[in-house]
Amino acid sequence: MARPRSFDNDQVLAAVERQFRHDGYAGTSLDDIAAVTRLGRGSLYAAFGDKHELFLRALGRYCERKAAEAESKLTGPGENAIARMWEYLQGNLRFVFDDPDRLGCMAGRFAVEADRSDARAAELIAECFARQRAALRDCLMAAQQYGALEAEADGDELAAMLLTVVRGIDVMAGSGIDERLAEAAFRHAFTALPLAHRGKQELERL
Amino acid sequence: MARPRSFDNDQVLAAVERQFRHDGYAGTSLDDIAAVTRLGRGSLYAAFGDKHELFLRALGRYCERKAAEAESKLTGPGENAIARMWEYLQGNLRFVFDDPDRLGCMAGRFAVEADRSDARAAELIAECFARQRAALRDCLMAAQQYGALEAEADGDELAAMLLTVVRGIDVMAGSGIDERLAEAAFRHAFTALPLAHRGKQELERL
DNA sequence: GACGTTCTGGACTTGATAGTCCACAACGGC
DNA sequence: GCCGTTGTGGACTATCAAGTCCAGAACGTC
Repeated sequence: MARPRSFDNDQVLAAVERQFRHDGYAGTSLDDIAAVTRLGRGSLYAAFGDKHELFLRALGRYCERKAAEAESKLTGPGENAIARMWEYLQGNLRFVFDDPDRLGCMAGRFAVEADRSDARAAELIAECFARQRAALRDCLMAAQQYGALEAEADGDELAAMLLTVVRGIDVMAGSGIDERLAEAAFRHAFTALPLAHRGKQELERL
Repeated sequence: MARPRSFDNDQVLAAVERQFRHDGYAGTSLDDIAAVTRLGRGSLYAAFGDKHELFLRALGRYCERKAAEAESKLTGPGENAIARMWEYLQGNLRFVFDDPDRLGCMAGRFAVEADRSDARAAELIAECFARQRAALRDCLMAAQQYGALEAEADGDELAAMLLTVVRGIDVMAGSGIDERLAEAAFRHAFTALPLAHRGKQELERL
């Protein structure tokens, strides 16, 4: 009927996401985007709208992916809830330090950088963090139910603490902190969890 | 002999700092800077050089101020070292949350946002964080000496942990986290310090 | 294979921004 | 009060980026 798309939406958005994460919003021009996607401006505008729309699409895709990842990695039984959290949070560290450019979390970056008048970006980021916090809290409460976490522990607060540390590590990584020191910092923060008997046993096995 | 300066360097840099913190590097134009300083472009270029030089001057001024603040607030005897750290870190929280715009730490912002090719900015930021960490470590070791912190505790790692949490709170604040939750997150992270007997007593008095 | 429709990419327009330059202003010394 | 020197600020230029537009390309259909 008509000429078909020569590109895959998702591949294009992946390239756009990389670009925005690498150079920031103001730092990437449409020429940069055209270069990394190998598309012309006309195609980009027809398919995605203007630069800001493209940014929101890329950010939304990232946030959805990361929130879904948290939910899938953290959901499970109380028996290994502590181990799941440990693995998940360690995965976040590796996400930063295994990247040669140490770009860190895109949501974290634009939580700091995005224009405060950009309500749509702020909403995407806030929802991403909220889902990650909720997944951590649910995992903490599963651990609590099982007897791995003290009964008086506040899951919401501890979830916020863990997520905060991971966000902080992104920033410190950006300033060139030593990877081992960052891992030690995370390890210490994790020990702030008031583990009950079963939780301590679980942690020792890691 | 000649016409005197009509402005004070430090006041101008203070206004420039505010502007860069508010809108970021790419987000502020020279017209913005001219507006907030009430100076013409010619004066700005003659006094400070180009935009990037002006940015480095403002960032350097901020970093020096914050590093010196950490050193002055944290230096002291072991008897109240835990209390000093608590006050200092709480001050960092208030620095974020008492600001209606919640701009957060300038060094943290540009640790994330700055072009990685900007070696001079990276150096200023890294040195700022290094001095803050060193001040925290020295304070922890004073506490240790006094018997407020367990003898086996690693001051470098714990200092990195505390600083990381504070940087993370900046990011979370930018995403609109509730202030009380952020304070709770900080409180929990602080309890990760392996306090010895005297330290626990000291903390209870706060 | 001609046609209609959608896709494509580069040329073009418009606005903004960084940096330069210069005519003039404001002082102190003589 | 004139002069040399330095500060001042706006006009000017050159560059660059965002967004528009259109001529042609690539399909399916008949």
